[in-house]
Amino acid sequence: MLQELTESHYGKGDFIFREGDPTEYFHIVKEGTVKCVKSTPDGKECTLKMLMPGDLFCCDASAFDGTSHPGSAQPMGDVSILRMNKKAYFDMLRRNPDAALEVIKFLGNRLKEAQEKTKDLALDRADQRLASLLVDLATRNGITDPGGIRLTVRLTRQDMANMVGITTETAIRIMGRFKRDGLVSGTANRLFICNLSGLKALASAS
Amino acid sequence: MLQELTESHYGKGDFIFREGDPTEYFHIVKEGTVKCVKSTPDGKECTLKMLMPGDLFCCDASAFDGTSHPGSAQPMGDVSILRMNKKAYFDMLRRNPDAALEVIKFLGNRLKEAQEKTKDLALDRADQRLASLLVDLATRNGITDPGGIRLTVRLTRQDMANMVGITTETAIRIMGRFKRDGLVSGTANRLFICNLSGLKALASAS
DNA sequence: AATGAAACATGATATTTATCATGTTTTGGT
DNA sequence: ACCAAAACATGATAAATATCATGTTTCATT
Repeated sequence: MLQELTESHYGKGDFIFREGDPTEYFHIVKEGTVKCVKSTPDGKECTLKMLMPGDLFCCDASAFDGTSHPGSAQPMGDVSILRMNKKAYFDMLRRNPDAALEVIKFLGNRLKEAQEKTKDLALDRADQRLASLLVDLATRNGITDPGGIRLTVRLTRQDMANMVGITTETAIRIMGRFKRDGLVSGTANRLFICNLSGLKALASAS
Repeated sequence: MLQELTESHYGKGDFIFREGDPTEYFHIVKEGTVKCVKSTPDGKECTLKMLMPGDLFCCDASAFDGTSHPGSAQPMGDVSILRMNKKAYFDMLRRNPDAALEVIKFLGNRLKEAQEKTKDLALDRADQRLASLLVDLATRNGITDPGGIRLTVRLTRQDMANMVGITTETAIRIMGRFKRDGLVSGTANRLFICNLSGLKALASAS
């Protein structure tokens, strides 16, 4: 089975696949971080999800019904990804019920996350969504360090803006406020979460 | 297998299950329309999805990992739903790879929809999101009728507001504008889409 | 037909966030 | 160390939407 997997490498600026491309493969992140992006004709972008090592992507419906990718996948820095031909993936799931159950579980979790995000976008303010994002990243990507939790992903204010549905300027202003309030420090290259519980409180403030 | 399914009926004001309840069953809508809702402590609501006959719900991760419902399910009017104990569901999927693949496909589609919604909330204006909702409902729920496409679900301005992340007042104002522009007519009890392509154009306007 | 509740409507105002413009700092590559 | 590009910063203004208040219409029930 495993011989069906091939490995590829990508760097900054590459596309793993583009929105609208036909779905040919099923993917797994091996190393690095991948972002799933949707964009509009006029150049606006929305980042749906950051994928970490071990995450599946493109294991969804488009792999089955022959349609095309609903969004693009881009590396955040250097990444390696594993790929399986969609037919092999399909056969593997048929033969291996446990794997199918794992995929169901994974997709169920992704769906839950997406719904949580929908709720945040619908009901929360910009600063709460940004705080929520930082809490999330600190938990998933942070390494403890003197001076706070350091994020291992390089994340510009623009990246953050795209992830929570605001403009770059608004992200910069809010991050400035967070910095003044001692919640965060640093910029993209070395971003620190200094007060995680403060951010948590903000994220869930009524 | 089918004997594992039990049928229940619900009416206006009932809850099929509430956010936070332990997940015990896997559900299918048999008749009527069900809404999936998330709410905040201070009474705000966000409707994630309207489920129609044939739709599965609660087939997701919470059924597997023993956690609780991430949102509530409420009927829009009278509904009947089919239910299967989660253990039976689990076993059924193990024994029946085709069923598991169907669930993967279904979840993949739900995920795609959720991501589309995320993009809309992040990048589109209120009137575009509302137009988009109406187009969607007309396609899924509409019956052609002299005077336009009539929606078979009773939908108040408040319901619409909760579905696209705006306030009731804003929904009323935008619907008023749509009515003046001849795009829609009527209110909750008899809501007509008079100009589907006009709404489509609005929904995807840059 | 009467009536209370829900739904719809609309105005005035406040708040949030986007937009546009411009300047400074940091970063990566030679 | 230098330089261009990217990232960060900030102000002024505009636009979108929420909030609050109040009134009208429609609906379901008796």
